[in-house]
Amino acid sequence: MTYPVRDYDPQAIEKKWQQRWRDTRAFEVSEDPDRPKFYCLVMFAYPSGHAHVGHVRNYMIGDVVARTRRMRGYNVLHPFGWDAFGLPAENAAIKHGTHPERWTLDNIAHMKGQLQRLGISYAWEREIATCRRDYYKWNQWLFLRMFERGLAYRQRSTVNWCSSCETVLANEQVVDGACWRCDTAVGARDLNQWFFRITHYADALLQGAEGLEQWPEQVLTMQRNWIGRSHGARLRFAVVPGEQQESVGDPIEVFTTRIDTIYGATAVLLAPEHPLADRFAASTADPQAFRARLDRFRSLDRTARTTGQIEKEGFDTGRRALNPFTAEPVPIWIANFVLAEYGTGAIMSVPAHDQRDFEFARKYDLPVRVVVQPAGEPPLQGDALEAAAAAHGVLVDSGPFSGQPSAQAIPAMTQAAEERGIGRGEVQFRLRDWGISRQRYWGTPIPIIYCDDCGTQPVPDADLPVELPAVEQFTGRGDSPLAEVPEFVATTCPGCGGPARRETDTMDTFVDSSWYFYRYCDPHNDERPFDPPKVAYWGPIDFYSGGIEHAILHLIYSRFFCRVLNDLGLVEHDEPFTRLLTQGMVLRNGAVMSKSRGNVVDPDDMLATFGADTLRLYEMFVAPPEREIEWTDAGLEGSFRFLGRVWRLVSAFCETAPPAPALDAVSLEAADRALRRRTHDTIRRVTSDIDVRIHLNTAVSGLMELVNELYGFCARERIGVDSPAADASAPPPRPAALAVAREGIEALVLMLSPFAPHLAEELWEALGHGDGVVAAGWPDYNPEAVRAEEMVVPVQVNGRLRARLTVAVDTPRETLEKMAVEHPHVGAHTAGKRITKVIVVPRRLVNVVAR
RNA sequence: GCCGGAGUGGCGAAACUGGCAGACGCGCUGGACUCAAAAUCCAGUGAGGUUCACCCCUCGUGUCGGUUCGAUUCCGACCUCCGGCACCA
Repeated sequence: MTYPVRDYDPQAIEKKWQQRWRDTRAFEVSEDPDRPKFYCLVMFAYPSGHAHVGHVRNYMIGDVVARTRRMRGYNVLHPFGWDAFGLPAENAAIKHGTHPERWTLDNIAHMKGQLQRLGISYAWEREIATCRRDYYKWNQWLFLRMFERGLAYRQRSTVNWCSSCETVLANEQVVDGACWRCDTAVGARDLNQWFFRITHYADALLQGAEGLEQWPEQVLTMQRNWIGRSHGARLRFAVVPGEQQESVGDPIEVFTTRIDTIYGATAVLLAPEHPLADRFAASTADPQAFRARLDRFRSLDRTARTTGQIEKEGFDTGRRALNPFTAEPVPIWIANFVLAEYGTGAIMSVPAHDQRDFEFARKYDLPVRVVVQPAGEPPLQGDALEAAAAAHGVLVDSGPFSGQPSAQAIPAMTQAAEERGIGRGEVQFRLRDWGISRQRYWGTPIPIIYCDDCGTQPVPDADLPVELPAVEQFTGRGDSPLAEVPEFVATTCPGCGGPARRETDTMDTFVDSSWYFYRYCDPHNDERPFDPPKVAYWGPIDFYSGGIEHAILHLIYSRFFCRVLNDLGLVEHDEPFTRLLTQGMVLRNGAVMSKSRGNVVDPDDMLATFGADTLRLYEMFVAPPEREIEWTDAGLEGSFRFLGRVWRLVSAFCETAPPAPALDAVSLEAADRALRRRTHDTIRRVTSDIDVRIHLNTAVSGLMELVNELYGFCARERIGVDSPAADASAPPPRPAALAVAREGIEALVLMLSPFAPHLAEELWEALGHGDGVVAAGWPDYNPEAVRAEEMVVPVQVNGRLRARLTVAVDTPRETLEKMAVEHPHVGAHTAGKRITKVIVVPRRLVNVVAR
């Protein structure tokens, strides 16, 4: 069948509408106290070079939400920008000799073009890039505020070190314990580094999580576990003097959450970095051998150690410590799985009741002593155990505490420890302070100056930004690249004016991403990071969407920054993101798309073949946003067909159907009421799918069903589908049918507009509306029109479907029960049985229970 | 290893609060249109059984078990895959 309408030509209409949106600055906004605001944000992009379909998916989710809210009358801020500092730019510089800035800016230009061709409704005039001086200046300014408050401090800590390249390696650059460039085994090196005191906010971040009602529970759970508040006890084990009666003085402090198992402690384990380890070395027969073993542990792959993916190993120091409860001497071991960063860097080893200790003890034949018996089970024997009994139980062989249940013994023993001066109750966090120092070029210089006379000096605000110096050669070798630039390092002390040295480390890029969403509110401010009243208007972010891989680090750092900014009086709220959606990963060949894996799918070919609207619609239709998906473009053509179907339906209606009368001027037949029911029920469903559930796939399928319904209706009523010229003898369509068809078509076009905005604007214009879909507003549904007259109620026998009843919607339960029991199919399945109960759920089902 | 998820037709998925498993789409099959093809429009499509046909029956949501009148949904154990584990972003 041919229609007297032009074909759907996505390239032409997309170009037209993108141009018009630019010309009218359609998505640029300013603060307007008279309208409700909506801050819709997607996580900004690392400019890796090319956008891929995984990016597109996330940006579309945000665009659908933003466009829908705009149609509902909100003042919508929907900005975009670039997370532009980071390692890949430096890697590219080393590999190809391209300067990081050139590489980054080229990538941004290319990706911006790709995103603009997708027709996303961004306020591009607010675009930011974190590598620009006017952004990173404010990183430095915020660092200084934190420094003033003691929230930024310097401390020694360990980094990955490649002895061949003589450089620090990121965890990502360590492959199977070896340097990714030269394959040398990676060691550890201690450096003085800057930290942010996020632990100061540990309890606040934990409590704040309670109020995040619109966050996915799984993210909150991950964050709670990450903060890892645990209530336990810090206990002191006195160190027994060595063979020469030398004393090390300080006792070993351990932290335990299971003080109730202390009578089963058969060793004390120290982290290799524990200060006592070095002191023990001196008093051994062969200090060199001892130190060699320590060094071997210390230089183990850090990632492997912190993730427990190493063989548990240790050695006996030959020294003894006294169990503070029993006064029994127990051996002190060094163990590679004990971490200096957590707790006190030392643990008491209770093999019977801790799995890691158990494995360690079995390997080295340390005694396994059961001191907690699980309730109601046969007594455990230490020698016969096959795994640690980690559960609470009743204490045995525990002196005066024997017979007490764990829950009672823990506070009692903690109190006893305090009374005897051997320990105290303590809260520990797994959360560690945030190390922000990076020995790299492509990041924000840390604004600190070291003076031999005045010590550590902050750079005065007036001297900000500390700009990145020009560096031409990137070798990937040596210390911080900035340390190689004498004119950068050499400076004068702001305190005494004498010669001084600049800090040469740069900041972790997570600093950039911890507050960028505030900068969007006031992106061109050159006096402050942002004007607080502007953030007070736009903030907090109403909807934030990004990959699930950011569930912990980025989101917890941003929450931390929000609280710091709140303490600084710059923001009024204490949580930055009211609603969070964590998008599932887009995989290709079973792995996340990334340039380094070489499995990215670039949208450009698809845009050229099918247009932006098809790709947008497809990515929303293929799965719910939270779901992880394996990319396939098998269904892309189906989405293109659907849009073509919409195009033909609406074009034919516009060009060949007679004008439709107003709905209230006609009387509706049953078929008209049925179509209206579908139209209004679709409005109801799609509205809640988009803005309550954010199940955009079912929103699209709802629109597809409406289109199918409209096709059938228009064919039966001879509206638009058949050219009247082809069959002049056919009677003209009924006015009432025209009216309900127009209502359905207009609702369809408006609801499709967040997904396929170019096509929808074009069709909306063709329908005779001159001022766009936002002016038209989001359609409302009429509850009267939705109400069904009759419905099908399933009938089960013992939970198995046996019959269906077509009844009036308000059929009373007695009638439903009677009809169900009398149904012949039901009778066939209840024959010879006694009906014991009939469950009637009005409007849902009837279940006949027969035994 | 630890923490958090996911698993449903040939494929992507739906089932929103424990109530008809498989909406919608892809693919496939058939029909209409066409000289023919493409495009388009219409119809069918979980597996197996039964039947001329309509009906109807059995099985079926990763595996095994449990709770319930009723389980994709709740509980327990397990398998596989994915994300995070603090210097990839």
